[in-house]
Amino acid sequence: MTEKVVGALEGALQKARRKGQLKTKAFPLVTLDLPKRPEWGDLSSTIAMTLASLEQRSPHDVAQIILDNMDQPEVIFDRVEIAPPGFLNMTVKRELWLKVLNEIEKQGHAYGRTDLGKGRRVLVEYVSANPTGPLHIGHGRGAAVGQAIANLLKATGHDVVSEYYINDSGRQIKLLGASVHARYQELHGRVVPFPEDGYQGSYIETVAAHVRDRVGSTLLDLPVEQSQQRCQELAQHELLDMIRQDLQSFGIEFDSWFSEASLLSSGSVEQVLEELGKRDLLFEQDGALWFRASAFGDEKDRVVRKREGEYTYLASDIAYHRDKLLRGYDLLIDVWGADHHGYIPRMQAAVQAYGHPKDRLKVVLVQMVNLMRGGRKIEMSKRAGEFTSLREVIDEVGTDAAKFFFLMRRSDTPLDFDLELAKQQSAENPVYYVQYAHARAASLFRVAESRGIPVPQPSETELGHLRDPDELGLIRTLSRYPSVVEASAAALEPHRLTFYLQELAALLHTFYYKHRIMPLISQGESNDAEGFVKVGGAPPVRSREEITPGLTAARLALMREVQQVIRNGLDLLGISAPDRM
RNA sequence: GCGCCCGUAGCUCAGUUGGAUAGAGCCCCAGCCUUCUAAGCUGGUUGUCGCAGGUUCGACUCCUGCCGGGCGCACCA
Repeated sequence: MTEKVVGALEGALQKARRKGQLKTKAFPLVTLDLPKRPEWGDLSSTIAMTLASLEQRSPHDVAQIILDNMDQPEVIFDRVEIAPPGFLNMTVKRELWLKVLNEIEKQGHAYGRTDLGKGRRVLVEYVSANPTGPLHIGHGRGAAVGQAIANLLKATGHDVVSEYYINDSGRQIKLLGASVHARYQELHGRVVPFPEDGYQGSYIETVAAHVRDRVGSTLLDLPVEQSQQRCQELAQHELLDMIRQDLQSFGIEFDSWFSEASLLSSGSVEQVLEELGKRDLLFEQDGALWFRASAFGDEKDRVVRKREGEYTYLASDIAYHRDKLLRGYDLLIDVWGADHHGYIPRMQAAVQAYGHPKDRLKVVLVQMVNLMRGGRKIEMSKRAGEFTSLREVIDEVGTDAAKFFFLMRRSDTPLDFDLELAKQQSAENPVYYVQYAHARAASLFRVAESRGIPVPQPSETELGHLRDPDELGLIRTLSRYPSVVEASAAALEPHRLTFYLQELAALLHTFYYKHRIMPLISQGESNDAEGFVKVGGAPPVRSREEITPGLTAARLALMREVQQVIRNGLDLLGISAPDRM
């Protein structure tokens, strides 16, 4: 439908150019807006205004030229008007709007999907939490955002792989080993000092107990180095399993798991340093080896090998991103905690060091989650090892509610997450609000079935019965869905889709309440149904609407496609669309 | 001090990448169940878009400078 309108405008532009009325060679892209006021029609274009400066004519003149050069506008439009300074306001014929429903029917699950990405290969890396403890709520937000972005990119024709980077090397993981080792010894009655900055959480004791169950006291006689190493391996394995399980419960699956340690054992890191060295991007200073990040816009150079000879995290991270690039991805997306934002320039420097434009790596930042309960903030202290785990949140509010809340705001702004609200089963809870819209439609179909009323597809019924503004409003909103998906994907901002779904759900609920879809089961009464329509502060005024079989069929077909779009949207967000609640 | 992000209704936040008279939810108030799920609906109040300039047909949106808040500035990850 929008294609037809855009086509009409573009056709007019071409024709005007052939006639010499317009001079611009490459016309800007014709885009359509949805006017806010009914007087502006139901689609508008600013093309005349953008073209005005190029043509050096007034916006109004350009608009007039476009208008005059349209071929048979009456086929598509009821009205086209020019509004100052040069808006083209169009009222599209109702029959064309109705065809949107046929389009959704035809595409079904694929409605909203496009091939704009042209199969570009994208790697989305997210969560990537250290296997040193259970996932906390912040990781949950990152997981929801990462998954939604991956889904959105898939839906827009990208070839997407999702990956989890396991930091199974370096200081933190050693500290894990040392912490578990200390607790392990305590379990055997030894009094040992707990490592400074060690992991305090009580789960460490649990893990230590599992180590003991598994190996008994055999580690006690080994050299400290060795027994710590063993503790680390066992603990890391167990914690990674736990993370996998938590993610599974959260409905998240990764295509690929990538180990940092493998980069070191395979010699990748050394190779990277060699390559960078050859390009004169490394230098030694104060006994350490530095990467010339400042040559690519970072504010300073960065150490890749410490004075003691150990590689820094950055070294393996460069190797990791090099590996991703070598695997042939056109675009790398990293989802990071916002506290790592200072790290972006040096990572993009690494990408550039390998000869790629810096925006081949895009970093999506995820801000922290403030957990609330009934409006009061729950204090968390990671230092003391007390933080709310994702598991607890899933158990309390469910995965759908958690995901929806995580996706309600732009990811780079802090999020207040109220557990009480997320559990609440009412209109105040946006998750239920949207899901209920889907369930409500399903319920309608069940009732129809029980009454022997068919629920037709749009193609199987006369849609011409749909003439109420509420029906057309619903259809117009449905027609927007593909562009919402496209914009969300392009901006890597899933929350836009979340907002759209709330809007669409609201329209469905309103429609449901204002209008009857099936006739009342009347005791000898007519098909006239009562709906509440006009109000003005006073109690609702009842008005009558004749519910004919044709109208019922058309409305059921409409509901079918509204439900389809809600389902498609929730699906992209990784949230279920229940038929019954 | 330098860098990044943010500042929109009492609160929490959107704002279609520069469009027309800036929106939604919550809160508060008043209503709506003999209705296809009230897990719902209807109506009502709210704005110097942090401040000051600039760019242009047009700025919440872009640029500059301030003010205020958050985060980062490791041979940690």
